[in-house]
Amino acid sequence: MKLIHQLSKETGIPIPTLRFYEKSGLISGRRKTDVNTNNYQFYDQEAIDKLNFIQMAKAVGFTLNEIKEVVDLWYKKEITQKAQFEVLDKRLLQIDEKIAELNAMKKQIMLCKENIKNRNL
Amino acid sequence: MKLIHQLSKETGIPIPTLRFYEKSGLISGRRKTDVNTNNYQFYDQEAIDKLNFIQMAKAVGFTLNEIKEVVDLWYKKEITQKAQFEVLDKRLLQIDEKIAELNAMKKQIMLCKENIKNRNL
DNA sequence: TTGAACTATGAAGTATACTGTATACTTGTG
DNA sequence: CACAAGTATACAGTATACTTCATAGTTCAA
Repeated sequence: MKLIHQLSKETGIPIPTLRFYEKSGLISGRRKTDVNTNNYQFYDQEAIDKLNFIQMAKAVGFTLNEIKEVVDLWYKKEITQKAQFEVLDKRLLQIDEKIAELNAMKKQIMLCKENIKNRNL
Repeated sequence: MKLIHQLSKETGIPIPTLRFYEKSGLISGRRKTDVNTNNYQFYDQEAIDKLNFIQMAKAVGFTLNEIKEVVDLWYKKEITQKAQFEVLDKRLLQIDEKIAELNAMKKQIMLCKENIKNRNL
């Protein structure tokens, strides 16, 4: 159970960004029920898992909305299995598309390097 | 040699976006020297190659600035070979990082599918 | 018990990447 | 030769994803 400062340190994500993610519904903390002098939110491993996923997904061009659809159903059961699989399979397809695009880019950049090498002989 | 309308049709990129890319220095057309009644810009295969690369790179989360650094040196020689390789090798590294992240996401999503399957037995 | 550090909230501001609107000129077809 | 369609330019507006600012309350170590 970590406070936001600790969560920020462990994930490398700035506190304002974490608050923004919380407001956007990507992560959520909860209050300690036995404390009522403050409104401090505590975060657990689930939040860290989600944030790691968010960082990866953002790095490869997924939007926060696309990411939200996935992390939303990680710990939820109120959705039919079919609906859950639909979202996940769609993302798996997108991932394969992105890998294909990255390989194409790689090829093109290596070709570019070849061209430069040859032209400077 | 295509006008912007044709370029848009062939790449699927809307005309205002193409103009935005041109203003941002990502692509460039040129006027027909023998015509001086208008300022119509014409685009060749180079523009299409660049736009295809831009579309791929954007889809995997590269910024326009990162993309510009690459396409800028495709047809330029005013930069030292070392500087060119620096940019290209940096991008190749980023590409491998992104592929690794995509594989990690894939693993996690497939694990998530397993969990859903088991819990709904 | 005081002050530095931490937390919460709301609202405004910023960067990136478009997207739309207005205006005006050019071209090709019937 | 009218006029629909295409082109250019400038500028305002929008969406996404933060980032900063202002304010105010809380906790904890010295």
